[in-house]
Amino acid sequence: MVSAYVRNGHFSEAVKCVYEMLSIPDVRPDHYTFPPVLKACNSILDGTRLHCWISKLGFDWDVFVSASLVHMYCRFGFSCMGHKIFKAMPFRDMGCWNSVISGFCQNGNAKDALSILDEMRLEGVKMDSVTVATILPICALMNDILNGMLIHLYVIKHGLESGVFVSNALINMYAKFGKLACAQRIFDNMEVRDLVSWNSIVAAYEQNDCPHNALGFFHQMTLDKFHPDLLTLVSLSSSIAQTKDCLGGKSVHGYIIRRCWITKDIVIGNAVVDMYAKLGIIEYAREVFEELPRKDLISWNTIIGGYAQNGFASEATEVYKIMKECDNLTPNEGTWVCILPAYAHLGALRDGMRIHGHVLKKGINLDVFVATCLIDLYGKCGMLSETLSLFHEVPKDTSVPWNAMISFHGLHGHGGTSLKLFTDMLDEGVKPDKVTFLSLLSACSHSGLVDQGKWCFDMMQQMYGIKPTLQHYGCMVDLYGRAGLLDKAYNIIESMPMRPDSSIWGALLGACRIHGNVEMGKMASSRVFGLDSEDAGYYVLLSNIYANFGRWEGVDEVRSLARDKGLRKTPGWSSIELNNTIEVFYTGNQSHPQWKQIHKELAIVNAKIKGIGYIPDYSFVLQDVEDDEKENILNSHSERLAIVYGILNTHPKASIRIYKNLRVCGDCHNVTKFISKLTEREIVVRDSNRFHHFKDGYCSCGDYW
DNA sequence: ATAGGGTTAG
Repeated sequence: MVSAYVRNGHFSEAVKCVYEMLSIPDVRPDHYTFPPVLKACNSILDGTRLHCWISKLGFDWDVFVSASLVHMYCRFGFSCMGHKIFKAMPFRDMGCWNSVISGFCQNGNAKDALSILDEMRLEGVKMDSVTVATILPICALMNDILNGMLIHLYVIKHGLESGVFVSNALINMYAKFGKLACAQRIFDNMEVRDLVSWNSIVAAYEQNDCPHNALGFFHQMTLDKFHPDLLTLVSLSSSIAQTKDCLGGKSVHGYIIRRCWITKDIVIGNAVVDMYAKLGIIEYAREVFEELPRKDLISWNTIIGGYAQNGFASEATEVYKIMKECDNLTPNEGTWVCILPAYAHLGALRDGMRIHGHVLKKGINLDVFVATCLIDLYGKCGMLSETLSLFHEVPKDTSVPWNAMISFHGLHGHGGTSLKLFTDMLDEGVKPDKVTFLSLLSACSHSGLVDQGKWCFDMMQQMYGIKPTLQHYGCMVDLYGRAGLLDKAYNIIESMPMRPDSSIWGALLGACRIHGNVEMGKMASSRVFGLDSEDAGYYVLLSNIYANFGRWEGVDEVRSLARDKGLRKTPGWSSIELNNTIEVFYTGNQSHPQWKQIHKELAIVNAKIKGIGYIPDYSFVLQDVEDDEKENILNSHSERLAIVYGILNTHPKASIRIYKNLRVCGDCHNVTKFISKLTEREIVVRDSNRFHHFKDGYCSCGDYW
């Protein structure tokens, strides 16, 4: 009865049952009673209470029971207590050794687990298959490939290969090392496979970005008459998320609902939230999140990260605020890593710095991921010295912080510095990954470094065996396209092994705009509109191409096309930070308290810059209206409102910093150049693509906004 | 009926 409760996760019922048992005079608990209950208890409080009973009843001299006690204490991180009981044991069988090692492992306490292993060796106790199965996950955790392989050799030498536990653990370890072939070989050689074996091989492919293979093995496993369990579905959700298969995602969710698994385990609920977030169906992610029977830290981190990665930065910060109201939750490194990119996106330097404060207060070693997010934050807010000093502090043995620095310099148009960092990184023996090359390619394209970009693209594939993703191809199209090599850009698209999406054709379209190629522009835009007819930005590009050639009938055509499609415009906003608060301006937003003043100043500035040569470019207006109305529409663009607000509220020569969620409008780009000349101010605009430094009527990016 | 597999994050 007790273990029946434990099996179903009803810990308190199990304890009640033990209580009841004690009240019956003729029935005495035996040494089988306590271990399952100890295993099931989920707090140190319950554990110590059980320990008191056990001592009172005189069971703490039982090897069986004390091994479970040791396991429990180590599991909750009370390794001293665990060790003390372990030391006091009069006799230790294999179970005891394994139990204590496992306790440390479940707490992620690799050092203590390994020291017990040394102790074992000193006493001449040989590892059995359970020891091996327990210690292999630790090798995986510490990325200790050498020891992992030594243990694998030990397994072969002592004939432990046939154990299902051992093989499963080996599959998992090799999967974490990214050695899929090794994992596959172990799986293939297994004579007997259980559900864990199948789950492990599915997870192996899922975790190494091979979702299609993962789904294939899932299919095979059902053919082999294995019934998927909760853990199978966790891997399945993640695989589906990677394949971007929205329909599949919904059916996986349906399967989970029918089995009522969301209420059974928090992990699967989190996995579903993450799946919907990765599929870009953020509304569903939020719905599932709201309906979770219990939310843990990972649930919150997942939804915050989901919003941030789908470009809903302010929603991410809203959820983070709600999260902070919950008393039983303490944000951790994972939380910072989710929320910091949102702050970076918004240009919310103050909020980001507050997080930096929390991180410092925690005082532990600077986590590479958190530090990298901070580098990214300061970089995106243009704080050069903070960026550099953090990079100086952070451990640089992985590509992670290097990638952030490469991308930072790329954003500012310093492609040469990015390349220098890349060679420095290689000199230090750090292995580049796909993010490194993405940052590099983007840096090269922003700085017009065509040959260097090509060099990186080739090196990535030939020397590091990294297959280019859609984003890498997008950078290459951009690289050639910006440089005017439109045919080469087109050839890149032709050579792609996957279907180009709208961002790829959009990059070509952008290049056609810069270099005035109407024919290819028409072709590219027809491909874009076939794939993603909703983004207004692409219509603006085409309209601008026609306008530059004076082909006004083309401009009209694009306008009517846009009107017929009923475009969803991503609401554009620009923000500016003044006196520690962020002001956000939306396009055409008239509700600002200083609206009248802004509007008046805008008219004055407009008249002045027209006097020094500014001519409005109406091809950036998609609405089919009279010219003076077009001018009003241009004037309502959020970046202008923010700049004028900055002029009104800062000292005459102070520099102005603006953050934007979309790309800067071409006409606004031109206006800003004139304003920088007129006011003799430095104006820095960070848009979704890069930094623009305006000074004396020029921009750091030339005309290729 | 002591000891093995899972979710977030640049």
